[in-house]
Amino acid sequence: MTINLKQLSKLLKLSPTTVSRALADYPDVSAKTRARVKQMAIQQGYQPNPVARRLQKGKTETIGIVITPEQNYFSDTFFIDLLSGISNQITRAGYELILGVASDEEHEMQSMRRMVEGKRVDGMILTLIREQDPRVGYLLDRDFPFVLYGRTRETRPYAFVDMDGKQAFEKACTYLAGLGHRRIALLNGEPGFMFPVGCREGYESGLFLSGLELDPDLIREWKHKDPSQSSYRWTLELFKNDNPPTAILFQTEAVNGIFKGLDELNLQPGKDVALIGYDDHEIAEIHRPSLSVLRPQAKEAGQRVVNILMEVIKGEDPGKFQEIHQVEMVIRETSLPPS
Amino acid sequence: MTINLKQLSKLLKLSPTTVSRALADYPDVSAKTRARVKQMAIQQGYQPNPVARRLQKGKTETIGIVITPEQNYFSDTFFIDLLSGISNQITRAGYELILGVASDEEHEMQSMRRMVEGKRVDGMILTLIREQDPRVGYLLDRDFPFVLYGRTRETRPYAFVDMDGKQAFEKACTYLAGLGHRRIALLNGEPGFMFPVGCREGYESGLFLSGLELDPDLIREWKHKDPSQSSYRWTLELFKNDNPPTAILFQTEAVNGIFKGLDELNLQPGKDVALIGYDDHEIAEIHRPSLSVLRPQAKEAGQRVVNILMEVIKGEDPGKFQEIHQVEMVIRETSLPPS
DNA sequence: AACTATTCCCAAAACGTTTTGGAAAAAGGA
DNA sequence: TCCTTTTTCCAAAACGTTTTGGGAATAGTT
Repeated sequence: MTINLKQLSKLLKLSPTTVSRALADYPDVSAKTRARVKQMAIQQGYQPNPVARRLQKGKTETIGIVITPEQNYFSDTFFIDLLSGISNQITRAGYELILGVASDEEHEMQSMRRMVEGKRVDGMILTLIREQDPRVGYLLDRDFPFVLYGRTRETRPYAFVDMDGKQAFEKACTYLAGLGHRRIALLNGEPGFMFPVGCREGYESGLFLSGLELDPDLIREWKHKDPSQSSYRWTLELFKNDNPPTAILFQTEAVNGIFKGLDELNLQPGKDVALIGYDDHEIAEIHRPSLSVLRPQAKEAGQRVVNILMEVIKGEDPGKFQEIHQVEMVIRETSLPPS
Repeated sequence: MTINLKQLSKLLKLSPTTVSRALADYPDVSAKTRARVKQMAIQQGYQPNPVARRLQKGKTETIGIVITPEQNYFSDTFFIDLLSGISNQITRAGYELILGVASDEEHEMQSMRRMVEGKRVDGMILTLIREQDPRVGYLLDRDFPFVLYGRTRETRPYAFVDMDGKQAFEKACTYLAGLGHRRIALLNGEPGFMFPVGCREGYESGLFLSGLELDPDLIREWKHKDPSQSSYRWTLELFKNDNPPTAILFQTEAVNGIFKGLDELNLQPGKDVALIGYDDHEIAEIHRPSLSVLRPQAKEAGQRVVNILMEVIKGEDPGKFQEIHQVEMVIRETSLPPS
């Protein structure tokens, strides 16, 4: 059950060295003894003590991530899928994922520093990236391996995996325009974070490509603290407009507020106002009419993040790993032509 | 930055032994040198290498948890709060939380075995407990420290922290009966899991205390795979009843399906049908009328789980730690008398 | 002064691996 | 047969702590 290397080697009448090397498939141990060693190891349920291995190897075989659940995150499937992809891939590599939960930016940084300066991890994964993100500078200064899910404003090269929010919103916008929509509104994420930047670019580019003019009255941001409340209020305001929109683009986090606002205005989603959300969500599919969405492949992205991080830990140049993934559009029932 | 004990002791012209003992506040090092050591340690940013310490101490200083996000979990605030409480307390103890993400029961077990048999953790935290839960037997057989968030059917003593679902549902049920409701329905969690058991008991007891009769037609379970879909269908069926309910008790996971069903039936939540959900949820507060809920103190529970686990790891008898926490009822707008 | 107690410090061992640097035995070549 | 190469194994060191088991000084007692 809890046999160690020395005991195992005694059983085999071999030195610990040879047993260790046999199990690691070194060529300087004969095929015969290697087989014998491996069989005995399995029979005895031997597993090398990871702590001892880590000490010797000078690696923690551990990856760190800090989440800040106050900032909505969990309501849509995106983050769960991302985490799932990350975790699976880390396990496959024989590594461990250690999790920090922070209530705000300050604790987020604190939790990360504990991991990094306390030599508790070999690399960090960062999510929910801000335009100016002190975490990135911190890690770059220390030459500590990390990968971003997302991007930030930083001139030094760093590794990231990001979704092509721009392309996604451009696609959604031109799609709606192609259906005949002329007044398309955007409810975007909170400024300061990076992901709304691409969404906005895509939105503007989509309007331009469709020959539509940008109307600042049709753009607003929801707040991370209460996505529903802020989006609800905005929806009400939006339709006080003399020339209200016939379609809305938004991040799905805000769906409850928008649905509620429309309901109050006696507007039916999909029928009176076309809707496309960014990120999939349980409610998107269940709702009638079901919500059309832009669906990032979060699980795959999570796996890539880990694979890249492993390379960076090995010493590869982080600048080589900058991936932007395409986002799929799932047309359901809320993306009809204007009535 | 990355100074170690030997280097630090050289700087201080002391032996590593003394430095180590000074930092650990052993009485056999003079107050003067202890102060000197501590000051230098801070100045040099010395932090003991956790891996080396773990090897020597024979402890991993690590706690494991495995989550199965497919099973809805994340939509309400409960699990996030629980995780948050767990994480904070673990950090405070200088421990680490390692996270496994599993897609089903089999992988859940597999992930746990890796942690336990691979000597990667000192203790496990279990959530989403089933009536017959193989994880509990597995850990008990090995005498491995663990704490349940929830309970299971097991005769051997084990440590747990659970919410008093029975008391909660009883309270909600008698509250509604006190308002004059005579037909109270229950949409309960999936059989096989433990938490619906208490909910049902409380519901039945609440009916009994209020002098109401139990009608099997008013009880049904939603499915973990798709809480919204199953609860939606049930809601529709429920009101085909000759004598439909005027109130519904349910777990908040199912809120979307119920809202959708009621909407389709042109019944207004709170007005035509009283509703009380178990667990708080973003939508519960934002919805108009806002949803009355039973709110477990998940963060506090998470902290208790960790504190208890630390005791069990120290060798305390797990049977001593069996806590059942009261659940608060938050009356909002969906719990009015019948019209 | 001689003995005992107390205070303060340290050398060496231990935790369980992997890596380093050979050494002995077997095989191959002349 | 003798020398060289290859194969196969292992003893010892190392990773960075903490713990064990004293030992040398100092202080206290008689």
